[in-house]
Amino acid sequence: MKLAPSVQAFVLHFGEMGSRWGINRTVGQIYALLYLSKDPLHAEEITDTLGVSRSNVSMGLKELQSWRLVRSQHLPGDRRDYFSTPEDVLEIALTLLEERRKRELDPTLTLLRQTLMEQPSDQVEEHAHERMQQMCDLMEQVSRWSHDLQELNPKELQRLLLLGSAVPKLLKMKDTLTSVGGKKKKSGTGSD
Amino acid sequence: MKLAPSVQAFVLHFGEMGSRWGINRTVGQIYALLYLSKDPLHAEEITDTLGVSRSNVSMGLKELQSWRLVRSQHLPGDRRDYFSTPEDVLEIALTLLEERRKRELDPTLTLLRQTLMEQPSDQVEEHAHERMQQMCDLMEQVSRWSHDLQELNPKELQRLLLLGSAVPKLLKMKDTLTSVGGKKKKSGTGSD
DNA sequence: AAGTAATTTCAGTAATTTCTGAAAAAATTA
DNA sequence: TAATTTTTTCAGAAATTACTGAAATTACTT
Repeated sequence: MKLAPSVQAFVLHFGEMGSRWGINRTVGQIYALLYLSKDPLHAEEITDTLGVSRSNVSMGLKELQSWRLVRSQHLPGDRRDYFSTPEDVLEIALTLLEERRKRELDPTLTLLRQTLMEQPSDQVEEHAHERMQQMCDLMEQVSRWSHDLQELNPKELQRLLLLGSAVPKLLKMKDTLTSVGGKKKKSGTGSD
Repeated sequence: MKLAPSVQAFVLHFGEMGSRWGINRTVGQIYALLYLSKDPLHAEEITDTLGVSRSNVSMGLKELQSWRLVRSQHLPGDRRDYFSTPEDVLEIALTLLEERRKRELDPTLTLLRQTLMEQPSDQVEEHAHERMQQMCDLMEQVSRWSHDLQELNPKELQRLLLLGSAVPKLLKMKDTLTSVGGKKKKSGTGSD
């Protein structure tokens, strides 16, 4: 398959960015190609288009499926697997967020929780544990955000995305409204 | 410097996670060591503790400084550079977020914007451009979130982090309050 | 300015990751 | 079941990335 110049450029770019994103060049290129393609592609087509080996494509597709960024399907009257990416970019972003949480955050969170069960045995270790506690708390909050985002429906998510820096304003607004009685800010009502 | 078992485990873990985070093992270990250390360390100390070469530590520190995750300072009466990480984990997280945006998002955003200036020349390219437009829009929103978070003061940021899934509730609350007049939801007032 | 301590650079080597081609396995059809 | 098509596996080759030691540079002291 001959690619239009802009498509070609995008595919190559994704390949190069791959290393920054924790995937290799071929995996990046395969994803880009599938993302831009109107119709699902079979492995042979990807192989020809990218000019890499069939086995490399096979491994790349496997990895992309493990990230849940690519799905396979069958077309009637054709024995081959056809591959495609989800349509909705928001869905894609959520998947990416969750997979990265699993791979980049969870293992560390597990180690930190384990470690923090133990008692520090001297001054140095005590300070280290305090630092680990801080990191653990933060990672848990970030992790929770990630989980919570997965629960939202597309409408809510889209709104939240558009909100951006307006969130603190919203918080101030809430403060103003919920403190009408004149209570000082300190009382701990906040969460539910 | 002999490390306490839990500190040792954390340092090694960071080293292994490094490859998932886009840094190498030594860089990960150096960061972990500095993060847990009560006092700033000089390069020789890091070299001895980690058992890697002095030059490797030098390169690692340089990279961590390019990420703005490590700072150097001088102690009176000592010619050596001393290195440390910022105290505040929230500040660290913001720095990380911004650097990752710069490295992982901005280059692609630049390419997409350039490409989308051009006119697609056929059907296939037209579909591809629609997909690129979707990705571009999403990346711009994410990028804006990242920028906006940088502006918040620590208090606001901490509140936002704790909020999590309560945000949609807050949005619903806002809707209820701002539509008291009885207007239908469609009118575009939202942003300022 | 000369001498010393600390740091950086960089060419070469080591280690790791990516990729390929061939063979095996799995899936489908006859 | 045998033949055919498609996919996966995997050992070794190629490419890339990480690391070291030696030399050069920089920063400081006398």
